[in-house]
Amino acid sequence: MPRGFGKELRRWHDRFRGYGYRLTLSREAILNVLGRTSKHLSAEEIYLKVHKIYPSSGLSTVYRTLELLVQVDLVFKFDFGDGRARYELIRNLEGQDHHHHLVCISCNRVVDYTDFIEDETSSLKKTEKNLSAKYNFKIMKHLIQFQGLCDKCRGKE
Amino acid sequence: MPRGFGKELRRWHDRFRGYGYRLTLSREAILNVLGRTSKHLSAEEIYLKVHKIYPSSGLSTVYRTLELLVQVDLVFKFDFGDGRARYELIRNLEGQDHHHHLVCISCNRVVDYTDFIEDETSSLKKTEKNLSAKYNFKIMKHLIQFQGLCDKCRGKE
DNA sequence: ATTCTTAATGAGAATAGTTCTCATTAGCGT
DNA sequence: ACGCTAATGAGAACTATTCTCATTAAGAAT
Repeated sequence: MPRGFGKELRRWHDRFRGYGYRLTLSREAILNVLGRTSKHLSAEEIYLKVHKIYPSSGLSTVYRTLELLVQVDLVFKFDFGDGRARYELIRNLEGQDHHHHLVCISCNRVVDYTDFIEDETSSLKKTEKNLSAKYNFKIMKHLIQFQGLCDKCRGKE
Repeated sequence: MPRGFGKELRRWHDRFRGYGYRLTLSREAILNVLGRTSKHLSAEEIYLKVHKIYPSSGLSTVYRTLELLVQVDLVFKFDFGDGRARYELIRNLEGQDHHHHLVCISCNRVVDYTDFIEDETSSLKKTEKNLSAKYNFKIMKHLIQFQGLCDKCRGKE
């Protein structure tokens, strides 16, 4: 288990309680699973892992909990175009591990990158401000993704 | 019917034939429907409209054709997070009507914006180059979307 | 024009991810 | 320990999309 995990768990617990939600064993198991991977797991993948830690947990609870976690900004939900949603714990709200994705349209591999983010972010901030003013939108998040052919696939076709 | 539509149809026809595909009545009807709207229609919405023009057309053909159109870069496919894919004709490959989207997470309304694109694009180009070099990815497209609360929804909650 | 080849089609069945239902369980305030 | 009620698990239900397969029609050849 990663270092400082207990502290993280406490943070999650507080977040949950703050919204009036209960921290159940299932939810704890789900947070544990999300906390110990850096992959972009699908709901079913999460379910299978959770099931090993806490076998009485069901798939619907996993879906319900993930939705909840997305609501309270503890988890990101992504669509990489392979027909199932992917979930990723937000470890650090200050943006230290803020990253975007590079998706291979051939093999569906996803690469996280944190490089070059500063440039993007500053440009995005400006655009967000402009858009917000012009369209009277309260912008809450952005979604950036590059798609193409990865290392291994670019040779094949 | 929009001005210059026949010319557009010819362009699509040529594109199709160039790939060795046949231009059938169903496909033509689908292109017509996509050509006369600026909305982001779902497959079923397209099917319903196509059905009025050419009633013998079926839903599976609509799906198959849309997939094909995406393959040959005549149509964009988007996911705005409401559980169904959205399709949009690419009118102009030179990027004159290139736009990004602003999605309301409350009512799912989508606003297209073409403003501020220049800024974004130049920043993106740089990032693409960097990423391409570092990860050996052949980057083919980018996906940018801002999410938040629209005009009407930001007051409600 | 007519014929021929085979890509494309329509209808509906099948699939798969996600959501819903409802009787039962378990957080947590008291 | 008790009680209230949010949360749960099992599986049914739902829904967007894909697949199957016998039939049709696009476009090349004649």
